[in-house]
Amino acid sequence: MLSFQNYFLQGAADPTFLQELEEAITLRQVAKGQVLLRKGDKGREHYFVKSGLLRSYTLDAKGKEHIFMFAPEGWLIGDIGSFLSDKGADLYIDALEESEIEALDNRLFSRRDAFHAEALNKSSRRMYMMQKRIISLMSTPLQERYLDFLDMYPNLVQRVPQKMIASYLGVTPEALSKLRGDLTRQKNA
Amino acid sequence: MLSFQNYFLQGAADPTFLQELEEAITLRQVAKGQVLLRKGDKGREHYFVKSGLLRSYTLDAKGKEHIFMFAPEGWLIGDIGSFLSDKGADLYIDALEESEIEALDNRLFSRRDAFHAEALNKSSRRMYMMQKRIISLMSTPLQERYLDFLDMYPNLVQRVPQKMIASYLGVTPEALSKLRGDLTRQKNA
DNA sequence: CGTGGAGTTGAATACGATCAACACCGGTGG
DNA sequence: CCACCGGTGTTGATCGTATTCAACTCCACG
Repeated sequence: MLSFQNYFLQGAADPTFLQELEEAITLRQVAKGQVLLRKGDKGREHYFVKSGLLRSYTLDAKGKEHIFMFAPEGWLIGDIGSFLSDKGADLYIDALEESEIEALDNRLFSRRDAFHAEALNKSSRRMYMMQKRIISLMSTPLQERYLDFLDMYPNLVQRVPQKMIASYLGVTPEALSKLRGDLTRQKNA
Repeated sequence: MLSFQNYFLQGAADPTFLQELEEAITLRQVAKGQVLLRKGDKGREHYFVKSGLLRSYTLDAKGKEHIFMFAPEGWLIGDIGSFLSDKGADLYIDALEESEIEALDNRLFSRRDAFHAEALNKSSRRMYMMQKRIISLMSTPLQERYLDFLDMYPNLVQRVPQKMIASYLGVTPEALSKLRGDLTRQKNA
C-alpha cells in the first residue's frame, strides 16, 4: 500500500482505480542534498514525502536562497511552474535529510476523471495555505511570522538549520538570530 | 450565454452540463463600494467579473489594508478560506467600480464530475500565480515588484488609486510615491 | 466656492540588511 | 587523541530602505 493513497483517497476506491494510481507512482530513496528539480526543468512530478524532509526554494538576482516551503513526512511538494509554465520550474527542490518519497506523475490527473475530484480538493487546500502565506508576508511582522512557523511546522526547528528558517521567513539569518535573542530575553525579564 | 462558461469551458459541452452550470450561476450588479464578502463569512461563491473591478484584502492588527488581489474584467475572485476554513473567510471582497459579476456556487464542483477537470486546471493556474506572488514578495525589491505589477495588470494604474497599489505591493503609499518619483527622474536624466 | 481625500515631499525614526569579528561545535586527518 | 577546519549561529557597528508623522498641493465633488 502506497502512503500517497492514504493521503489522496478519502474513502474506498475500486481496484482498477487503485492500480492506476499505483502505476503513476514510483518509490524513490533520495540522499541528503540530492536535487530533485532544478529551475527551468520541465517536470511532471509531485513528491509525497514518506520519511525525511524536502524543501523547495528560489535563487534571487543576487544568488540568495529563498525557501518556498518545507515538506516533512506526510507532505506533498512540487513546483507548479514545472508543468504549467513554458519557462519550466521556478523552484529548486532538494532533500534536507535522507528521504523516502513517492514520485507522482501529474499526467495521472489529466487521464482519469475519478482523480479530479480529490485532486481538486487537495489543490484547494494547498491554495489556501499559499493564500495565508501571502497575507502573512504582507501584513505580519517578523516576530509573529516566526511564532506562526513554530506552530505550523512543529519540531522542524530542531531539524532545520536556522538560516533556512530565516530564508523561509524572508529575512537574513542574522535578523532571525537577533529576534530569538530578544524573545528569550523577553521571557527571562 | 454566460461569460463564465467561456472562461471555464475549453471546448463544447453537452446541454445538461451547460444547464447545470447555468443554474449554479447568478448574475449580479454591484455598486461601487459594495461589499461581497467579509472576514469570517462562510461563503460558497466565487465571483467572475464581467465588467468593472473587484478586489480582495485583509486588515492587519493595526487596521491597515493589505490588498490580496485585483480582479478586473475576465478575472475570477474568491476567498478559499470562506469555504475551507472553520473560521470563515480571511479576506474582504468589495467592488472598486460598479461591476457586473457572475456569482458561482462552489457546490457545483462537488456535485458534478464533469466540472472537476476544468476546475482543477483553473485551480492550478491560480495556484501558480500565488506561487509567483510569494516568491516575488520574498525575493524581489519593490521597484521590480511595481514594474511587474504594471505588466501583469496593464491599465489598472489608471483605474485604481495609487494607495491601493501600494497596499498590493506591500508598502505604504508614501513609499510608492517616492519610488515613482525616482523612476520618472531616472527617465529624464 | 469649500472641504476632504489623494498624492507628494521632507524630516525623523525604526527595522532589517550588510559587513565583520568571534564563539562554538562536529567532523576529519595527522 | 588532538589540532585543525568549515559551517553555523551570535553579536555589534553601520548603512539603507521603508515607515511614520507632518505639512502642503491639487482636484473632484458636494
